[in-house]
Amino acid sequence: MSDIARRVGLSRSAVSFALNNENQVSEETRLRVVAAAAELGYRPNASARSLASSSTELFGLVTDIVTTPFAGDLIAGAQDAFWSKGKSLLIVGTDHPDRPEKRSLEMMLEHRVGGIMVATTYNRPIKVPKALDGTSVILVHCFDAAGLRPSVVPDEELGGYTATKMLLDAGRRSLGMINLDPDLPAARGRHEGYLRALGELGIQPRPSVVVSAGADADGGYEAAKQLLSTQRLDGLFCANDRLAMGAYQAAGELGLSIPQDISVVGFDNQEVIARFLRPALSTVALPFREMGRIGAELLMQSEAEPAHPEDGRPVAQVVVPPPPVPRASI
Amino acid sequence: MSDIARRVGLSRSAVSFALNNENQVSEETRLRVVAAAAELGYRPNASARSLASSSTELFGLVTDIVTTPFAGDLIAGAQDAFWSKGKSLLIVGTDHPDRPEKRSLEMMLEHRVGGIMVATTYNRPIKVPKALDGTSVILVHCFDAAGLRPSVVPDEELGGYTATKMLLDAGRRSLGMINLDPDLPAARGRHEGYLRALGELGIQPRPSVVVSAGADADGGYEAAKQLLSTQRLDGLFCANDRLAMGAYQAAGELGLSIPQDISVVGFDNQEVIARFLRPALSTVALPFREMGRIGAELLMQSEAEPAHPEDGRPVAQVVVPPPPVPRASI
DNA sequence: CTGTTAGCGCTTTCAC
DNA sequence: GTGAAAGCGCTAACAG
Repeated sequence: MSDIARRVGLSRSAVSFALNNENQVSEETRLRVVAAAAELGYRPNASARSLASSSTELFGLVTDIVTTPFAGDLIAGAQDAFWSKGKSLLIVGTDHPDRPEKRSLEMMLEHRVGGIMVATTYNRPIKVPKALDGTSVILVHCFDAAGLRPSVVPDEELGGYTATKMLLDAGRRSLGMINLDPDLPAARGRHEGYLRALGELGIQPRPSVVVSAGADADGGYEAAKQLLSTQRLDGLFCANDRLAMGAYQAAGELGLSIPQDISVVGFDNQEVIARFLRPALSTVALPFREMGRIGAELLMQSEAEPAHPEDGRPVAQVVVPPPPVPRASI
Repeated sequence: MSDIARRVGLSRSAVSFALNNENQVSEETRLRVVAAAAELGYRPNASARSLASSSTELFGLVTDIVTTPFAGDLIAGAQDAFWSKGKSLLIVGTDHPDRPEKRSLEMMLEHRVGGIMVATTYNRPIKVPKALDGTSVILVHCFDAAGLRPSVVPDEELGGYTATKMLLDAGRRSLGMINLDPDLPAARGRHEGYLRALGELGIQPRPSVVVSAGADADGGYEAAKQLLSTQRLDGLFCANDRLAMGAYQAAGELGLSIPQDISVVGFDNQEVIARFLRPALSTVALPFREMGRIGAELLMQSEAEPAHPEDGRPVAQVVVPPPPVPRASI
């Protein structure tokens, strides 16, 4: 900056003002300064800037999601939002977002991040490490077990409703459901949505056609095998795409063809699976990109008004609708 | 730090030395300082430190891999290596690592990163943006089209050999191969490995049993359908797991059961697919974790001796062996 | 082994 | 609209 100042015959502070678009410089000098900066190949030093202004352009993301195909969308959504405000993302991958290696949080705090986003692979309650007290935190795809931190989660109920509606709209009426572990918020919500959709058409829900299974293709296979060999169904809602993958297998072995004999809808929109299953799987997408975006915005917003988890104010809980992704399995 | 100094009755520099484990402090004072720091809840300010020492604890990762299931391993490997040296990772996701948004590189450079890792989803030549001249760069899972930058890539040839060997070891002798676009380094290398493995056993390679296909399940399906309905094969090497996914489908439709009638081996070890296909797919893993680790180490190493792309010194090209992952399809 | 003294590169009152 | 001056929190000679 001294070089630039000398070059244009101004003081360092004048240059600083010009470069930061402060309003107290004439447009003309601003232009001269910017030109000189470019010529000299000037690049601001983020550390110096953040030290002097005691502000930071860094935000943290702590997540286990980095191991999943969803990470991309989440990160992209968050990054876009941060960048549009000139902020950057410090990402740390961990197996347990609710108790990340102490070092990783420490590191973010040493960098004086403006806030931290905690994101999980599957929707669940987490307890926020207390090292984070006094720091703005937003939970994405998870929520605070203690109810003190804001979060953004998918609308599981609406998702279940949407999935079921896809089946119903295709004229299917005998709808089975292969659900996840019923303790999961995702399982509960999706099931409720399923019931609501049936209810709207006056269809009696039959508990016998709703089974729980392990979240994997194996579980889906077993559950579907059992379900389809004992019940006459023309539609099947699998609470995730991996489950549906197993169900395809089972349907095949039972001589049922999709979607002629039975329509199938999944959940998650896990591309590798949903797009390449044959027939391609209709599903409902988890809105990770959107959740990342919203989370980032809330975080930047709350940076101004720091966290007071104790003051009893109601914490925001943003619920994002999961969009349907129709393909060939219905 | 002043508070700590006052508390223990030392100068600020003494405290700095103590905290940084310099050898010029007595163990006793060091302990007193550390204790005081803990009591006062002292947390070093990364910006101040990096400004004063003109060193940085930040390294950058520019990648498109964040959208894939492999990201986790790559990031974990890199992160581990960096952390063990007290460095952190600034990650920026982009669709095109070889021409990332200008802003993202600019941001990393403003943070004075010690170096930048560029990683891609599939092995290919890239051109390093010239904004990076003068910065240490390591390419991971890709390599410099201009040949001036060091890189770490999988040993594709060895991988192809390993995959083929798995089939051979199971007694299979009529081995077909569904390859990727032959222009890709991965396709070339894996095919060479396939030929070498056959050659070692004196098996005549038959060009007619090697076909190229689009990299997806669709491509694998078409290719396998054609291959298996015109040739008698007892083993099939698919150059990636998605291809294998399609091949499973084709085999099923042709009444061939895996692994009784035909053994199948994939490549990539894409968990969602390989683990949940039935039977589970034997494959060869891309060593992302290892590549990330090595890349990080090379980067930290070259930080000391900055990049001189022009000086004609030979650039390192580390080749990492891809390990076999046997499952049930052989 | 300890303390003094200069900064690192930038922002930001506060006067002019 | 501009400049002088005082730091931000920390490191790193250097002299004791």
